[in-house]
Amino acid sequence: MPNVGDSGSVMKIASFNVNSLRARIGNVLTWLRTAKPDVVLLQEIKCLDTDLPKLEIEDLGYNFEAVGQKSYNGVAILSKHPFMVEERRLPGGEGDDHARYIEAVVDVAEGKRHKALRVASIYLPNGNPVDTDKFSYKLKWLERLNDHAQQLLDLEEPLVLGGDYNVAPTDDDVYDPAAWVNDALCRPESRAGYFRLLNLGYVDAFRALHGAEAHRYTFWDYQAGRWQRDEGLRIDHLLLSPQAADSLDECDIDKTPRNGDKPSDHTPIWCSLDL
DNA sequence: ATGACAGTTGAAAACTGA
Repeated sequence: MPNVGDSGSVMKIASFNVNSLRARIGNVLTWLRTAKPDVVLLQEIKCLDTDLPKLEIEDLGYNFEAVGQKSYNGVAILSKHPFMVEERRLPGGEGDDHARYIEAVVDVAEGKRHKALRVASIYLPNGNPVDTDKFSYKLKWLERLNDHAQQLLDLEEPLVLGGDYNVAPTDDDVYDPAAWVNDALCRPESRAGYFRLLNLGYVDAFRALHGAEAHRYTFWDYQAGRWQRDEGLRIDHLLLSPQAADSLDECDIDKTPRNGDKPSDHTPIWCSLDL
């Protein structure tokens, strides 16, 4: 009788800001077929739940839940494994009706054993211009995320908080730090909010495995040939709870979709966890 | 010095994004 032992299931989890799911459905389906992630966190789907190209995604074997909004924002979770949505808004924001957060618990079955993997798809506010209430909204949202992230740590579960954080953590994550010094993506207040998450105990999956590598990006502006010059920013992140970090196997940025026809300005970041 | 690019809305040009 072969003994499968305690080596568990390998789960590939990816995050992708698609900049409109309807405009990008062909690109997304192609990427799903080739990259074959088990769980996908989408941002900027830019449409109501009811207008989503749901069937085409379900045809590839994914369960699909979204928090949509007309024209702007919008987040979603796709998973080949069944899951239960736990939150459709980031807790704590009175009157905040932006579709920027969805959290779920994925049932990872391995034979008779069942494990829970918690994931959240996060679309943090951009925050520009910094002299407006858009920036204070961003900082308040980061505070709320810290509060909720602290609560989630108490569950002691494998957890991936993934998405478009709209924060470039250090100057190594920016092609031209001097040009971005006063941008909301690089301001010290934004970076401080991000590093508070790490100080709680979350691990930046990419930095954990590629610590010495500078200038690895997840976003390139459409304008001024930024993609062709590889002038981008690393603003999409997978933050892992300690239990998820213990299971971290691989993490990388998949630049292939950014090179496709009519691409998003972001490209997916993914990690694999051996749960 | 300026605009560049892309998507949505809604029917032209404004708004948003990073």
